[in-house]
Amino acid sequence: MSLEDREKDVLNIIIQGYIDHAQPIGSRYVAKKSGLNLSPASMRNIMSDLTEEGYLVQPHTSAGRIPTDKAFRYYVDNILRPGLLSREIRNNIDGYLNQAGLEFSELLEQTSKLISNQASQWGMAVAPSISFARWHQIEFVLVRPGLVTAILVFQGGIVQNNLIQVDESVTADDLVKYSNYLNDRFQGENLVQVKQKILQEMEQAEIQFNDLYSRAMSLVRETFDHQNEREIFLEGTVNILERLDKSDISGMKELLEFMEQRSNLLEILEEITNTEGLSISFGTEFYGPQLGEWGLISSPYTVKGKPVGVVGTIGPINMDYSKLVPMVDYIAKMLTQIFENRF
Amino acid sequence: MSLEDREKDVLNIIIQGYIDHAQPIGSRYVAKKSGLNLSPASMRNIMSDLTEEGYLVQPHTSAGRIPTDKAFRYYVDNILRPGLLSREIRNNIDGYLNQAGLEFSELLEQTSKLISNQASQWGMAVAPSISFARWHQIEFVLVRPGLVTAILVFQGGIVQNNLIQVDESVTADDLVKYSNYLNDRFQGENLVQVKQKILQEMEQAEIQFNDLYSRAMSLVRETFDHQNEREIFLEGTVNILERLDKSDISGMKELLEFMEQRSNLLEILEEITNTEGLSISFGTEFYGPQLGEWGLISSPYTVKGKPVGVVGTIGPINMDYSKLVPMVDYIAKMLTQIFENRF
DNA sequence: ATTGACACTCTTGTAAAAAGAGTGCTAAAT
DNA sequence: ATTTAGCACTCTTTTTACAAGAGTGTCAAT
Repeated sequence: MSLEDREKDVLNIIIQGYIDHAQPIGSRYVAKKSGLNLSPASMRNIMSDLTEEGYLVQPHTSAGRIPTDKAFRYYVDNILRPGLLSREIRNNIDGYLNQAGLEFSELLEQTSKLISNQASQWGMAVAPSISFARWHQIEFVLVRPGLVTAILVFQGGIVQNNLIQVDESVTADDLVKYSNYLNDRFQGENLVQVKQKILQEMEQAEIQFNDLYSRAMSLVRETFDHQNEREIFLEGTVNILERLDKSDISGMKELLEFMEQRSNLLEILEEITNTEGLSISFGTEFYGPQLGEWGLISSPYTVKGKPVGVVGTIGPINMDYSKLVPMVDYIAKMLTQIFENRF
Repeated sequence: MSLEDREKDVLNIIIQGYIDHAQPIGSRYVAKKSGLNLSPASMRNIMSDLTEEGYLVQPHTSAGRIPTDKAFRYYVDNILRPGLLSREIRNNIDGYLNQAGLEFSELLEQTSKLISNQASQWGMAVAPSISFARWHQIEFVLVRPGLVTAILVFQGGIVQNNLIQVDESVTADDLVKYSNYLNDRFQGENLVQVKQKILQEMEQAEIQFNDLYSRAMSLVRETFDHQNEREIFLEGTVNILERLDKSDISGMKELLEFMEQRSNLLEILEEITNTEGLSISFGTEFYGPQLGEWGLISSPYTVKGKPVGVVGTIGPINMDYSKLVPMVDYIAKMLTQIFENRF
């Protein structure tokens, strides 16, 4: 099922040409570009073979050929040799990331903007799931009788806060007790562990259900309930609009709709998070034929070797992979570095 | 400079027609719609006058006429009689707002989504400037030596937090002292007052510049520096894309670009915040001819009678004002109610 | 003051023709 | 056995021409 050398060359030229010109590629173009010194007629034969094998399609009889998903898959898996990032771009990235704030959601927002600018398409950054951050300290602040702000600070300085309605009888002193109690118990554990611990204890010993315990617990539970969503930063719709010919607005709408439903994206990205290193996927692969014309370059960033989040870029399937792949890769590595230093 | 009664009628019909059909309106259409029993030829005379006076334009000689900004301005100021909201829509809105979380940025995000859905165009909500919220309590959490999270809780439960780099020698005990000190001093004041107070004291008495004071102050200052931006929630790009004919994509791009630069929006909205009640403005008025085809309905919401934020909707200039105006108005009032209850 | 009638202008639609781009196939050349 | 020049063929794109349509402006008649 693998391709002959010549087929490979031709496919490469066609894909490259399609990336450059975003138009169907004809046999004459291929003949000129290739170093093979073959005539257009010969090229037509080869292209005919590639079409049969599902790597190319023709919009209509008398048009050139367009690479399919399969072709791009083959290209990124076997042909693509990512270029090197110019020092200039690297410096750009470094500078941009360094001047981003300490706040980590700010950092990720900046990152998605950075990517969208550099790539002139969508830039995307997914925050780590809070479930795996480690408990550092919880504080309760009594806003007014019956209303409490629960502030959970994780190691590394991530902060989550939630307003919680409580019984009016709860006093500031109570809250201090609660927080001391909880901080003692859960220091250094992540939310998954905390949850488990709570469930376990609830089962085994009803006797411990004193008032303090159950109240504190219910506060923590309330806090949990809001922490399920991961933040996704997505920037660059303008870039996309700018590049598009007015023709493919319809496909664009579908993609935007798809993206606005963050749950969709999350599903894909959860998968990618657990992939080793950079990956490239196409609309048909992760969604269906409606998104056939779109591609996604993404790479997880890690903390202590474990992938915790994803950065990436989404754009037309004929984007410039050789330029964008090393960029996404580099940015993911930089993020990893920053996160390693913080957590 | 005011219009004759008949001119007014005709203008109204044309604007209404343009809102309904989004197409140039011709004399025959006006003659049919008006109750005046005049012939198209007569209408043409009137329309000719209106054109001279700048209320109408023709895309080309043989097309109907399109209302100008000036016409819409006249319309919304003098002719428009906003309809009533149906009970159904009111219930929709109430339900939606009630199920939004307690967190106030969540509430505003929900609001912008609500508006964008109901209006099938952009929905927008601007959060109150944090500068006017009242200090309730500050907490410092030592994340690790040299890194502190400052958590500032305002009355009503708004929480702002910032990571701050400090000297490695600062201990958790120090932080407690700082926060006690600051909370004593600034309870109930808003950030503007706090800032003033700090500046004043710095001037008058160098003697008070003990270590505690200056350190605490520098923490607060760091905290301030990040609080200048107001949050803006903007939803519904998909809606807009869906409604547009492929023709006016270009104007669309400019608007999106304009909107992505939040500073632009803020400038406009600051102005609106201080306007009494609902207001309608057009692209040419707040930006320039490039945005001539867009309109903005907005209304501030208030706390204790003072406007603190804005909600609104942005869409084509020929949107259905009689439906959208009461909606925006109602939503602003609901928000006011919610905020009043909380602050 | 109003309007019917008509000429005029510009857009929209349709159809036919011409040009262009690229293919596939075949027969000849290597 | 490859390769390729040549040519017929197909489909799109562009051009041209023409007719239809929509709406205007104007003027003479009411």
